[in-house]
Amino acid sequence: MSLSVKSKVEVPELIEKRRGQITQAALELFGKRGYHSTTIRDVAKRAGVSIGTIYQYVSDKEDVLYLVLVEVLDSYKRRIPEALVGLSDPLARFRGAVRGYCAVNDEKAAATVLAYRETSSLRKERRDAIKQLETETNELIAACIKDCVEAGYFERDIDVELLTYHVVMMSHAWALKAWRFRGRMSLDAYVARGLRLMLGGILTARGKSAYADLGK
Amino acid sequence: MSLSVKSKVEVPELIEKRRGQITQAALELFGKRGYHSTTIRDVAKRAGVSIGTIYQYVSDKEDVLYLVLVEVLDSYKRRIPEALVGLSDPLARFRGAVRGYCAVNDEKAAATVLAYRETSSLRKERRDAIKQLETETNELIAACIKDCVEAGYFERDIDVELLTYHVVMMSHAWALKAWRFRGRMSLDAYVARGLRLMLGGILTARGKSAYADLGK
Amino acid sequence: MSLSVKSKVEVPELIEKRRGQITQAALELFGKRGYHSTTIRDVAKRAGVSIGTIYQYVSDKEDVLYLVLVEVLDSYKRRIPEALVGLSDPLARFRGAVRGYCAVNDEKAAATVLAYRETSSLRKERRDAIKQLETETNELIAACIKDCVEAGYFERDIDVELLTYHVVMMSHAWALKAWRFRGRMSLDAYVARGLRLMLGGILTARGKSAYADLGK
Amino acid sequence: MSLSVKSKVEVPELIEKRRGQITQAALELFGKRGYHSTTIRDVAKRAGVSIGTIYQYVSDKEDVLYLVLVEVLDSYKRRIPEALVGLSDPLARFRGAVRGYCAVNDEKAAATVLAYRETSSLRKERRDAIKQLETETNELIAACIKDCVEAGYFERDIDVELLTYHVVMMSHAWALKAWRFRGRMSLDAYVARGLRLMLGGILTARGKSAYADLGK
DNA sequence: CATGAATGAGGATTCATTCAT
DNA sequence: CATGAATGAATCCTCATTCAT
Repeated sequence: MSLSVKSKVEVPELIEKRRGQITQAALELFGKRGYHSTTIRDVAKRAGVSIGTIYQYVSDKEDVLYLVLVEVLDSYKRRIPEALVGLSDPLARFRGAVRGYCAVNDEKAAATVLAYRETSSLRKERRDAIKQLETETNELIAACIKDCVEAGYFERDIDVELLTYHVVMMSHAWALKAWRFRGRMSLDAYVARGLRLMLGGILTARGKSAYADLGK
Repeated sequence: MSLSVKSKVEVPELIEKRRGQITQAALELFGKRGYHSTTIRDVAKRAGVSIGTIYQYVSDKEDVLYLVLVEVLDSYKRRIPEALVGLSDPLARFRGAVRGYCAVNDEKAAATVLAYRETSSLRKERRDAIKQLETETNELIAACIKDCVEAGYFERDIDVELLTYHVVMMSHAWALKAWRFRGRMSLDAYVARGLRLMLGGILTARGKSAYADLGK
Repeated sequence: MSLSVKSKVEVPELIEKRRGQITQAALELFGKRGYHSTTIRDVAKRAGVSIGTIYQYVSDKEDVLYLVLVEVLDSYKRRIPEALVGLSDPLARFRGAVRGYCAVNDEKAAATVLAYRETSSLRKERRDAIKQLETETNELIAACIKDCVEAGYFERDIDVELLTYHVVMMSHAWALKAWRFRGRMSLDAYVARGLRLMLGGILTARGKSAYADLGK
Repeated sequence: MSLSVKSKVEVPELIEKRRGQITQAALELFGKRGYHSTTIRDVAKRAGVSIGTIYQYVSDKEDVLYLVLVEVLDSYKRRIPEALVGLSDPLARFRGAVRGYCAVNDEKAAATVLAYRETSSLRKERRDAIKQLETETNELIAACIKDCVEAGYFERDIDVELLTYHVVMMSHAWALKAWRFRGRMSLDAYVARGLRLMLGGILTARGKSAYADLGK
């Protein structure tokens, strides 16, 4: 389909390696200067390859942007399950998911901002593919919320999707509006306070006591 | 200072009129195709003036973007007080402010998105000026929150700025992620549910009863 | 329609003038080095304008080729009527048309060769437009032939179109295969002998005597 | 001399085989898309060899074009003697030669057109070599004409070379201007009428009777 | 003041050719 | 001998900006 990025080179390991270099370089540059202001020449230089090599693995500049955004969104999606390893209590898992998601958005703030700014530079099909990846990530969080409802921690009547969205926006906000918060508080504090605000009207009695038990 | 936009024409009324045309045209085009993909030629054509005329009122393309963003952010700032006219109860005023802000972000969704995407295309000084305008808007909301605290509607220990931010993000989210919500619910419902979620853990007993009294 | 060449400049006189410069320069260069080996930069330099100016009057390099070929074919078409001025005898007119056509093909041999070589570099629609122009030129010659038949100079049963074509090919051959003939004989001799060959089996008795009367 | 195409491989059979593949593929592609629009990559793919392999047997792209054109012109030259096998009467041989030549130009119309269009893309020495091959082919036809003169079929005073050229152009015309004739008449009819036209004023009385005797 | 033709630096992309494996 | 990944010079084209009218 027209989603996939064409390569003139066939060897899979080579494709993976080179695209890794290119994507990494492009991510850094797009994040700093923006997609339009970054030239392919810049990307080539930073990736340590020639311009021609880039075009062996990609058909045009938009392909590079797409690879970058897919990589970013994918890494976000991978991150949440990692943050849940070893956690079994639904509330702990929910908090873990939120913390994990906020953490990636923090670590790769430039990438998060990039996704906001430049997804619209992709053609529709790919824009949709990116949205799909974002949706999948959100669903990991939504699942945690549902588990909390099942476990009797959250009120039955909450709008799962809306809550998911508030949580997601909270995470993105840390990256998007870093200049406001950074300095005023740590990411941990931001998450803690944000959760307290969000959960204030949602936790059941059981939920409240469980939340307190999470200790810090 | 280098913030202000230089004009070669002196007549103030003319400046106002022409810049109005230019800004309006640019807003529409930047919103649709993005800043980088829109040419000065496009703007001139849509504004109904010549390219040369644009450069009589502006010294470069970035100036146009700046004028557009200032106009957008300014209109947002003007909108909140308008939404508060006739309201005296702090809680009603808070809700009015939130509704008003969500409404502008809804009406001018493209402009909101534009502000997110292209503010970074401005040089630092102007980026800061834009942030300042945003901060001023936020403070209108923060003031409402403070009033609710003073009135004993909200708990004393809340983080005003953080709550402000959650409210702001909620408004922006409607524009930024329109594709998710639009269709699922009306803007009114979105605001109502969002507020309920946000206020759930914050309202004092008095606040709760007042909130219920807001009826509608 | 997609045949016409778009211009960003509106003033007709300017378009005419600039396109004249561009076309002239391009004709010379395309004729010498070929279309593909000539760069727009080369054309700009020789035309004495900037690259940007070329693109004000033309959308891409193919447009330039099209303008050149239309100009060439048009000038050929204009040339035949000129060669017939003052001639009334059908046979004299026929010979005049052939001579005239051979003469243009001789004067602008490079252009004739260019038309042969590069018409195929145009997209189909325009290729067809060029063919149409060629057909119109040929019809001027065909008309002369028909008049000779009417006048009883040529046998009634000749294939007008085929004879036209032989005459046309003869003219083109002078330009295409100049290296063979030039030096061996003058253009005049070439035409005279070619006509004698072609007409040998076609002239009626009346035609023969009329042909002899043409003197030289 | 710089005419010959250098090969890095020594084994003659291999050279022949590989160059055959390459030339064949290139002929098809050059004929369809033109020399400049065809890439070495395209040729390699169609020939079923790697790009590297091509450069083992050829030093640059021009070499490929040269090999193609030599092959084409050579095959044309071989074709005429084949068409004359078994024919002894000079007039029959002449007609056979013309028919044979028209037939190859018909079968390999794309190749004929290619020779017209791209010979000029060769450097002078090779252009001359190609012309030489064409001249040799023409001389096969010229020889037939001379024999007809010797046999008293054609008038003594005809310009052999000019007649040769008219015949050659007639053959080429079938390929170059296929769009005009194909559909209107068969190749056979084209040849028959063309010959009649050409020979009309040239045949002696003996020639006329002999021509009639050729039957069809 | 307004106009828009002219400019040319700058950027994306192609493709012949090389050379290490 | 065969391969095809890597290279980067070369080319087309865009567009912000200027300036003569």
